[in-house]
Amino acid sequence: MATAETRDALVAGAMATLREKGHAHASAREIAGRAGCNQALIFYHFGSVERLLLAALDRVAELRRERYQALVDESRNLKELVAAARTVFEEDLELGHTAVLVEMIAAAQANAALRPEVAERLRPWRGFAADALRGTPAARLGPPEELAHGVVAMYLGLELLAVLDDDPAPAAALFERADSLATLLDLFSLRRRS
Amino acid sequence: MATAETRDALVAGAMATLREKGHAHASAREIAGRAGCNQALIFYHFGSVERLLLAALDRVAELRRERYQALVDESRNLKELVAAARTVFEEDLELGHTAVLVEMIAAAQANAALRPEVAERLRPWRGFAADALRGTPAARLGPPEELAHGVVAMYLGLELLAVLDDDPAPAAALFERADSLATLLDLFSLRRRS
DNA sequence: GTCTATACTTGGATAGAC
DNA sequence: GTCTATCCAAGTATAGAC
Repeated sequence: MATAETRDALVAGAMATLREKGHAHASAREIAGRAGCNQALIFYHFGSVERLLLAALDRVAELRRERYQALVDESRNLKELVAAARTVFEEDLELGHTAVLVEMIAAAQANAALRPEVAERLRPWRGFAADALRGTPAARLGPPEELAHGVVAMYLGLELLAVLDDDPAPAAALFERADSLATLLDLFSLRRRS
Repeated sequence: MATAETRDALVAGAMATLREKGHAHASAREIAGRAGCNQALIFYHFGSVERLLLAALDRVAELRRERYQALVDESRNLKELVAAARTVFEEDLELGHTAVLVEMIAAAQANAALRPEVAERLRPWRGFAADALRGTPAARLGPPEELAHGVVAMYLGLELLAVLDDDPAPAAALFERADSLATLLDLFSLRRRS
């Protein structure tokens, strides 16, 4: 098989493994099994299991960015931005995209070597959130860069709890509250502008 | 040695190991080494490594609850409650108490058997947060139980990011914003009451 | 580029001596 | 109640054939 195809299959296998078995059980044998090839190929193509897992993290970021951008671009006010965030959250939860992210972040907590690698791959998301907040009434609450950190933290925390409790309802309730707040802020913003 | 002492040493060793090496490297041999006893004793006293790790999680909860309660009881308004939350967050980050929590939650993400065990041990914290919010102007934003879920999620998310970036500054900045907001809500609450 | 085979390591768990 | 010794499983990584 061509190099590119094998690499793609291994990355896809790594994503699936992280999602379904977690970082602890993301072994070379397990991943290769899903990719339908031999375990030794991981070391040939990526050098180590960890580097393959980081490649999987890159792939998830690629996959989601386009979708996120489209949803954010459609939003004309804070209320719609909250709705977009909710859609993204629920899609990621269902598709398990964030599970890949969460597993890698969790693994990095206790692995100093992995930490900067994962941190670097997380940075764009904070920038993305900051851009989305810029120019909205939410900027009234503080600098977008600061708020973006909170948005990312909340996103990760809600994901952790939703999986843990196997219950997306509490997160959904919070999105409802955020929606009400956003409506208020939008109105207040209009009044001050007119 | 007496049973109680050995068990305590093992639990302390498990806490230290989770904090410094993470769940992935919390092996029986590693923990027993820190406890200054033999690896086989873990199976004698706790049955399995996992059950010992859950005992460590229980221990952390015990240790922190008293401190949390004292700080919350001292708070007379929302602004002081935010300050208490910040103190707790920074203490836990420095002492590594939350690291134990985060490691277990992260491990539970991909381990269905562990999930309900960890979820059950997390529930009291949500109730605790809800009690703290009850009767404060924050209740204006929504039912305390719903908001408490958000507080716990934010707490976990901020912890994940603070460790990942090895930088507590962004979380500190958010606590400053929360302080301003709390001051506003406190004032608004006074006006409506008088 | 992909496979088989294997060396080496770590870790969970148990048996049995003390 | 604690230890030593050991079995067995799983995993990383490499060598070398094809």
